[in-house]
Amino acid sequence: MSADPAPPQCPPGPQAPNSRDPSPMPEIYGPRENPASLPMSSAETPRAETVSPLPSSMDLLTQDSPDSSTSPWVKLPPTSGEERTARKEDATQGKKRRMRTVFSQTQLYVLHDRFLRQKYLSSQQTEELSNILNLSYKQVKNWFLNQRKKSKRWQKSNWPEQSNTVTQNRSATTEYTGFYPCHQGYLPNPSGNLPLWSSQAWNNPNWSSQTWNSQSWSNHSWNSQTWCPQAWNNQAWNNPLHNCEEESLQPPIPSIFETARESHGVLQQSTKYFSTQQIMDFFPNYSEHST
DNA sequence: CTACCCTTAGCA
DNA sequence: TGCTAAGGGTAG
Repeated sequence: MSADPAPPQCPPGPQAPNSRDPSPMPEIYGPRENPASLPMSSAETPRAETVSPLPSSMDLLTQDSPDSSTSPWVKLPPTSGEERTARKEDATQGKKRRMRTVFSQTQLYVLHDRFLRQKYLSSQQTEELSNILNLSYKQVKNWFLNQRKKSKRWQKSNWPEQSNTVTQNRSATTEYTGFYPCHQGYLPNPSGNLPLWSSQAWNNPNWSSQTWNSQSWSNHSWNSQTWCPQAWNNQAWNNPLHNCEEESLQPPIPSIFETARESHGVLQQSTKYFSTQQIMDFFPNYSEHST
């Protein structure tokens, strides 16, 4: 009825057995999630090695950042932020203490990358992604959910007038990119290569999502295409052809990044890129999706 | 059963 | 205080 981008219901497609979120019950704030709040998978995650496939450099990058503490990528001993939430929960035992996972920049990056290609994930895809990121199925699902909502909100606030027209198939030139600006320039890029923040970006604890969102968003465009679940599902991510040139590195970051630097003074210097190869070093399982 | 909406609540 | 992960309830 309203301006809703005629959402969702991306038919989960060939539903996977969904062995990931077997919890039939309302999840108790317990350790069942395997999320970043856990010492990181153990028995349940054969991908333990995937846990910290990140180059040491990156580990270092996150090491200092606040959220890195909760990052599953960095297997920190109990005392890190991971436990922070747990401790709180502990302190209020029996109480409904909500666990707030702080995703690592890396996780967010991958999530965003995926989100840009696909607004809706099937159960299986969600599961796969969760495996890659060492997050729970639910977390990934939630993230996409929240992200979609955020997108819609952004969308509305950006063109309230158009919002009641068919923003769906309209060539709305506005494209929501989450808050990872570099994606914008890369959206149409089929290579599958992921741009990488400048070292500062990765490193700088100040460079959080919040650094970006509100402000940078206003500069972004929203492509209606991004809102068609089916379209997305049939596109890039699921399209094998979309991964053809993975080895080629991308040209320097788009101008959007320049803007970013100016606006925030956070990013300076040369921007680096991961080749798919590199990404795969970080996320061995990532290849599954690009092939 | 799953996704969505609304809401709560943790953390910077 | 804002952002956003996640809980609860509901609809398909």
